[in-house]
Amino acid sequence: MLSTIPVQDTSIKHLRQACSNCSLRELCLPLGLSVEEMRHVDELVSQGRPVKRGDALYRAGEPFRALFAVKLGFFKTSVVSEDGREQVTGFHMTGDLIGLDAVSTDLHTCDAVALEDSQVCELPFVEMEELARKIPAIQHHLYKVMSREIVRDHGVMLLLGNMKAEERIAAFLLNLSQRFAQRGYSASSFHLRMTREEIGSYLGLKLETVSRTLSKFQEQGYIKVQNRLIEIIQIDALRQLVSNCQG
Amino acid sequence: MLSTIPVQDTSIKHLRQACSNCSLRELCLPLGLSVEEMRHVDELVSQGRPVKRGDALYRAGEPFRALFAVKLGFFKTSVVSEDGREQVTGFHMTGDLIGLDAVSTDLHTCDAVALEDSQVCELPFVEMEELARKIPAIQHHLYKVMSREIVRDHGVMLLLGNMKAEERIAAFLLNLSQRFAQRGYSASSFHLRMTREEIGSYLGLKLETVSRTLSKFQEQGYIKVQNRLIEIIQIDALRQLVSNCQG
DNA sequence: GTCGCTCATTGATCATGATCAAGGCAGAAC
DNA sequence: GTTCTGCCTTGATCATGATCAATGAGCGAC
Repeated sequence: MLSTIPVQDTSIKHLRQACSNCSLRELCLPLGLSVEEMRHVDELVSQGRPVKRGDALYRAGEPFRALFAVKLGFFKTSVVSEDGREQVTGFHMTGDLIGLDAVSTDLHTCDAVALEDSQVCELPFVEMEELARKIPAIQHHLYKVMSREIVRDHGVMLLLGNMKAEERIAAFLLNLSQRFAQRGYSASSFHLRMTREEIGSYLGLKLETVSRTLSKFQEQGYIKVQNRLIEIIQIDALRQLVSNCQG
Repeated sequence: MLSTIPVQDTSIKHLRQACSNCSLRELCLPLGLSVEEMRHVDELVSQGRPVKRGDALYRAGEPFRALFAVKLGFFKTSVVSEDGREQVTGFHMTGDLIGLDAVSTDLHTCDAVALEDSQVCELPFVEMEELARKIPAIQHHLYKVMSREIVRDHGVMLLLGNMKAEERIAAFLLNLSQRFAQRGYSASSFHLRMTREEIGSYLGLKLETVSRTLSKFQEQGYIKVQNRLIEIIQIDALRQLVSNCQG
């Protein structure tokens, strides 16, 4: 349901406003809502709430009330197995929506921890559903966002199931690069917010392997590594590694 | 929105009827719809459509029209990487809903192939969304089903990222066992519908490793294997393997 | 500045699972 | 029945990445 209001400028202005309210890249930008509809969303979405580096936005087992949109900053989400091993399930940056897993049981099933000082918008889910009933575009979009998460997870499964260490690291760097670029940051030079161990957990590797592989890429001139600062020199070399993944 | 109709018996009868129409375990059973509401679902859901063993229900890249509920039979879903390597992303049996990944792009992102002669119900998604707007319970349930898929995928990521071969196989057998039991089949004795290679693809292992591990479990008296027939002898031994997963 | 802590790097060795290879079994086609 | 084919099993060897261990760099607290 695209905007039926003729004054496009106003519509867009409102949309921009709400989205800069909260940087709802994933939730708002592609929606094409009318001014009226946008106002409803505006009302629902809370103003940014700060989360300090190292703090948990939520933890597994806590009751589910709201989805969160990352307004600013960087999060990891992770599940913990019975014996306490952590599996990082994702890294999330500005505009990403997190907490979708909790809808299934009304309990959060993973931890979300800020990897730098961050801000989030809260999206109370019950109210979101109500709004979704009134505004089909929102209903549909929520389905889309959840579906996209499923597709993303399948990609990770492919990575974990089929790729070698080098291919995983290359894919990881390319993915980060692309996401930074989409947000207007440099695609070739960025700061890792996570430790080697967290990267390893996400990619199914030990931290030593992550470190060694990054060093190797540097030796080969693919990238430059300085602690957490990454500079990609030969992006095509990385791309070839990934597309060459022959198991 | 639970049924507000007093005649519970009728309601349940209708529900049973629609669900046996299609074995919509995942979609219908937990809904608590009214007679009226159930009729709407009834009208929407197509009668069973057969899919022969080996045939694809859909393939990656095909346009998305409908979700599918497995009415009878057994499916695998898999994504294929650029170079042609297959990663099985799931095995699906009676009552499971598949195709959720396709909502994100309006294209199917994986293949769904029947591993035995099967039957599915088609759930046209556009109409489902319409119905969801009228019946909040359906809207909510669809969100739940998608969320559950995300949680399931996170579980697989944990398995692929942290577990050793033996732990993966044990977890796989326990999962199958549980799902058969939920459907009224034996939890301790069942027939694998998939090849060793497909199991391996799902679990991130080579077929030889799958075979060896099953043989090893048999030697240890945990299970009995006869080709694709599995009998679980010491379920607790398998459970302990999984919960002991120390990476 | 020093101390103390976390995180990262690098080396040496080891173990797990992949790979290569040969053979066997079961079911379908004839 | 026989043959053919696809799937499975088992053995031998190899390679990747895990593990163990030591050192070093960065950074905040004081």
